[in-house]
Amino acid sequence: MAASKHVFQAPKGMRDFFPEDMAVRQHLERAWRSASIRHGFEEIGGPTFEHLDLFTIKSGEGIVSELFSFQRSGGDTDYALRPEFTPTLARMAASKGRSLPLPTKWFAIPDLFRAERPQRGRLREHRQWNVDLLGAPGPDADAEVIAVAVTALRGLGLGPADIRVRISHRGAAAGLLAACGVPGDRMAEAFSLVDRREKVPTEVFATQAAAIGLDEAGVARLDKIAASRLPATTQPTTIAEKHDLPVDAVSELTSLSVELDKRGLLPFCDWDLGIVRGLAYYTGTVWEIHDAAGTFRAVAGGGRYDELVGLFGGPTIPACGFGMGDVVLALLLEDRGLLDADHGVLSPRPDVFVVSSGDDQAEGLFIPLATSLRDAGLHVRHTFKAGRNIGKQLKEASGHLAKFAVILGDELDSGHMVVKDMTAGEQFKVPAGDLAAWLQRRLAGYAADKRSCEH
RNA sequence: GCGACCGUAGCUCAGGGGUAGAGCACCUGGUUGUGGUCCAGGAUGUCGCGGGUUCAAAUCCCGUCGGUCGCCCCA
Repeated sequence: MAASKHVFQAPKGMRDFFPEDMAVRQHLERAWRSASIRHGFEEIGGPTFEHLDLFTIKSGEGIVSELFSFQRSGGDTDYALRPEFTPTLARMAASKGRSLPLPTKWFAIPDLFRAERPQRGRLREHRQWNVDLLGAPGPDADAEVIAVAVTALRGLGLGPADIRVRISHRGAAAGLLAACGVPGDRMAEAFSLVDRREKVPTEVFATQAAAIGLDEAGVARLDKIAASRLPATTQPTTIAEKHDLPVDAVSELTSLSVELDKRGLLPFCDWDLGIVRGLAYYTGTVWEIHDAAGTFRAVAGGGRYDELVGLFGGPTIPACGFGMGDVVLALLLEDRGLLDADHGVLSPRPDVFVVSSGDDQAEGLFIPLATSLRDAGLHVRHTFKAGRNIGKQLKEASGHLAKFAVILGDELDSGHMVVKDMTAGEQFKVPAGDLAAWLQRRLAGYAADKRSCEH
């Protein structure tokens, strides 16, 4: 394969966005922004690449092989395209130090990069919605960020039968693991093992579990508890009773349950002590959103990380939040048939397509008319083809899904233009001077009709 | 980094040793001032690339590049 051929493709794992793809992306981002803003979060942004070292603070040197990192030609500073937004956020929060008003509610929609082999739901470049609530230690804050995530997903048409928020708590999980025989100093390894539980063969799981202090009975017990999910409408104490754990172990879930209930979220949630998240920095609530059938990767993941800002040189600030990527979300919406015009996914439709009959008078007015309609705020298109066959131009207009066509022809002799409603097929003779106002009036009615159709 | 499967028209794909195919999309005409539907017609290929086997390779073999899916990892 000559190099000259493959440079004409997007690099591995990177995507081109044609208009129809961009319409989907905008649809997701509209839902994300809308949910964030309605909950009082403010949008922030940051650099697309950071100092390489920023990313090893939290994740260790091991992450370097997963990064796109580089030096500028002749320079000796190491940079890396950001693989996640959290270090940037923590850096920004830390840089404000004690002047940061608390609580601070921030969200961002960055492009993120990872240098691994692409697979289903996991590409080298993706967009990820990040929501963080800094300075609020209570379960109300955990419930609030879950509410933001669920609000966005509901806005995209997903309900409790489509998605489940699987919730656990590091404290509860630790209580469970301790009850199964894991010593306190092996807890981090145990979390990591539980996180991989569904992926590793049972024998391997048993061997590794034995290595961190679980005997055969302990493994069986852990496996049983981690595999069981309960609707959040059940009291968390039921989990304790069912699995013979101390009630204390689930006390955090009980207080979270109250906050979720206030926000009407319980029907979307499940208690799932098998959710621990691989990351070491989670300190409290941990949760993931999955499709109900569990066929895709996690749509979102989040939790509480009270030590994060301190890790980046700032004061210790309690914090919680989540990330939601566009790739798995789009797969899920596609699977549910929620990615079409009826669900709001559409490139902008022209208000007017200007058509010229081709005679001198019409040709002279063609572009000036389009210009004046654009100045009046309308979305205007016209043909770029040489032929001025009216039939062809109307065909082009309907191909663009134009709402109206304005036809310039013989009627100009009496100062009129023909306006055609492309949906109804009706035609009207409109005085040239009234055209913009006439169209704006009709388009307002058009939008109202569309709304009433949608509801 | 490892493994499996797949590369044929713009797109989705059929053909698995013997003349390169279908549907969709596109273009033209029916219709020189009226679109969507319909009818008729038309253009389209290094069968990813390189080598090998064969009288003959899109087809079989080897290699390579690319894609998809999985493993590792998961922010």
